[in-house]
Amino acid sequence: MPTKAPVLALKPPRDPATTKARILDAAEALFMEHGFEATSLRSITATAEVNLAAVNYHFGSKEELFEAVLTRRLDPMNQARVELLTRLEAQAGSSPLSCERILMALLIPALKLARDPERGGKDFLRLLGRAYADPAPFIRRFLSEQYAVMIARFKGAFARALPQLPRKELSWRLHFIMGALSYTLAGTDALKLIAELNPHESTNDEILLRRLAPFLLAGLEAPLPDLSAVTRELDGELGRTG
Amino acid sequence: MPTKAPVLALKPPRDPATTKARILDAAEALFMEHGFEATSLRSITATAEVNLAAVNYHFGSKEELFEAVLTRRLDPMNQARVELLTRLEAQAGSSPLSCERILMALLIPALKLARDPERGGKDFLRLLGRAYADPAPFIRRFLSEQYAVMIARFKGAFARALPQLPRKELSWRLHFIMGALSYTLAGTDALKLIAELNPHESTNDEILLRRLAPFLLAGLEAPLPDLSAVTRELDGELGRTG
DNA sequence: GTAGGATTTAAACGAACGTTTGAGCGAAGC
DNA sequence: GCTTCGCTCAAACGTTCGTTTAAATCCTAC
Repeated sequence: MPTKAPVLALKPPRDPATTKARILDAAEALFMEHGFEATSLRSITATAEVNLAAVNYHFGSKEELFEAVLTRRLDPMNQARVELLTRLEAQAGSSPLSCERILMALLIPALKLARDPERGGKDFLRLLGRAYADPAPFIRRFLSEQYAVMIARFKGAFARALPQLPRKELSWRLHFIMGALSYTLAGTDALKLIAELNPHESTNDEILLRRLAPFLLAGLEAPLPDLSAVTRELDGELGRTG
Repeated sequence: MPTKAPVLALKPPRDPATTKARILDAAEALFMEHGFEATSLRSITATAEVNLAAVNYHFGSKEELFEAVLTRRLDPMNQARVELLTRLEAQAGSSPLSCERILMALLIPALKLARDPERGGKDFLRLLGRAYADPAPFIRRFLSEQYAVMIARFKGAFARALPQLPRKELSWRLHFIMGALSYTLAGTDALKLIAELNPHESTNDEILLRRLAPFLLAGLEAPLPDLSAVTRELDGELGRTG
């Protein structure tokens, strides 16, 4: 009895390196659903059916796991964005690329990711949208590092397409674009909207390309702020005590 | 010695009902900075210089405290939005209100709140933007209840201003607007941008009214999605393996 | 001035958290 | 055949969390 009796325990053939992938998949889904802080390592390892210590063994810490979850998809997606932009520029030859095409280079790789359920699909984009709004310093630092190159590349392209738009204004509009995009992708509400408004439409591809793109494109090409009559008129509202 | 000797303890004159307000203020700032989950009641009560049990005594639970923090500012703000919209409609008489004015009715009350530091100011709007992206079910339920009336009111106004825009499309565009707005208000990045791009501009009022508003207005009035040549051309990109 | 309800206080509760430990296991390497 | 190394495992670590308790204190009204 006190000797070893490991006889009855038939163990499922051990996963060699799939443990990391199982953890990443489970973490992606759970981080997406509950956010970073509200997701425990115990729920992740239980979902992944691995030992609790596996996360710290393979990734070091919960924060590093989170970064690994993001990197796995974000890095290829941003790379695809830059590559597509470069390809379109090459196609255009010497003539400047239109805003619409540049915008498409930004949206299409995100869509390709979204419609590929085996590679994370919508779950990941929702997680990404959440991360965009997360206050945790390590998340903000990580994201701005991941995005810096891609954003700079696109800002240059947009600047060439919109030579009359001041750089300052362009920075703001790109910021608004990323805001509307991440909010839409993250949306719990967006999913509800999709269900309500598109009971039979194909996928959410339609929404992004055919609804968000025109909206963003028009915003990008909007006339410069000019302190219109309406603005001046309503400026007084700000002073009231109401 | 074992008897009471409470002599030396000179206590600062007790706050009668300011305890609740101190808690709300501290919670607002800390929830804004760290998010709901990452903020502990202990840090809140320490900041507010009240006893730990005060939160559960006055508010019942951490979740109810969070809702109280939101309600205190959100309720008046949304009410002000509806009131301003109603006032503008009355001014316009029988002629339909312009999109621009409706949009202003949405933005100006948010601005008034933002520039009033004694009433929460920017801290609260950042918190609100965060809450918009928070996955916690009780937060999502609370927000959609708080916003339902106001959003429906504005959707009706926009529908009258844009009679040619299908209702479905309008719903999406309102969603995008709220996304860009909350993202901008919540922005850790936005604050960085403000510092970088506007070293001497007055306040962030300028940003909202003069940069975001034209962007959103153009998006609202954008032409209907029409499967343009560019979209069709690039649709192929979605099928590739690359 | 004393009874009673409202509020504050210090202390503790049990639970859950991220992380660490050390023994155990399986498959190469010499 | 023994060692070594990568990996898994159960158990425990110490901490922190939201919440609760019961006594102490304040304020008001009788």
